[in-house]
Amino acid sequence: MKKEFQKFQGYLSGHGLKMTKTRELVFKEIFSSPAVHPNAYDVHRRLRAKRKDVSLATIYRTLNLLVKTGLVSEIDLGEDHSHYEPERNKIAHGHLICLSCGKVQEFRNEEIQGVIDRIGEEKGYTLDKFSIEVFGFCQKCKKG
Amino acid sequence: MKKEFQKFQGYLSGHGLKMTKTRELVFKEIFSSPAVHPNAYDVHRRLRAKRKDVSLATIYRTLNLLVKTGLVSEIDLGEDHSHYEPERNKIAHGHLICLSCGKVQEFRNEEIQGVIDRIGEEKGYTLDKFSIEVFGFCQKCKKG
DNA sequence: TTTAATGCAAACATTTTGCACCCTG
DNA sequence: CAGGGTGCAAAATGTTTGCATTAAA
Repeated sequence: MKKEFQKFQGYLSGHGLKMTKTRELVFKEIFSSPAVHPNAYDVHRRLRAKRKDVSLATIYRTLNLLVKTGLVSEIDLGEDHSHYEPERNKIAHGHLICLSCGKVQEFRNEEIQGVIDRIGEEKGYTLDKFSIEVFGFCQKCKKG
Repeated sequence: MKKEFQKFQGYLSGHGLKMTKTRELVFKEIFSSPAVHPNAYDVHRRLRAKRKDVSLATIYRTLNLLVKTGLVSEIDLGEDHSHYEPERNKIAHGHLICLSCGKVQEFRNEEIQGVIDRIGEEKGYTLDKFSIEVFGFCQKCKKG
């Protein structure tokens, strides 16, 4: 996470932008627990719980900035808003989403990365990123 | 497509709902060209071009209904609205999206289906469906 | 001290909903 | 002809933006 934060600082200074207390807070909210993948409102709520009042507008602005730097990725978990998580490029991972309780679990798989690389090659694409969302029912919900 | 339409009719009558001219039009708009994956507004525009005026509200209502029946799936192509396509369950397919021109191309791969089934088993999930979106730059855009 | 960052409220885009009227079964 | 379907306009959601003020470099 230290390396990513330095990369963020580098991006900002390289673009005439400034590092602020607020940007640091949002950055840390995303990077301190990668498996949380909060949405913008979650970040807002989590910060407020820590007595850090940051407006939703600024949270959106900062998240968009982090996405632009390539440090954060925006994911769609089947709801009507985006979620965010640190970009762990090179490590293929997807999300397993329970259609009943909404729980989101990550999975990792190297085979898929290989298959997708091959598909890109076949179709003549230079690949940038991919997302896999798998929907089903978790063990707990199957029983209930 | 005939089979799917019958399934739609069966769902409606089984739920005390009615088949209408409008529902048939929306259904056909989705099923007549599976690779179009239009959004709600596209469906509206395409119908209007055929002198069939159906309100956006009804299009949304019908698309949601078709998704509920399992006949249509809602996909996220990285824009800020949903797209729709016939559900071709059992046939794993993903979307290859060009980050420059926005072109969407489908791909099919059996290997991925196998890998995902295995992941579901490992984690104790009963899988329902999955979506794969791969982003990159198409051949044409790489040159330009 | 210059220029970017922030908060607020208004604007936007997409999708949903309440209600009066229309149509299917 | 009873109950669901539709269009319209208004509401609801999630996200972005203009502007006056604050703060980083």
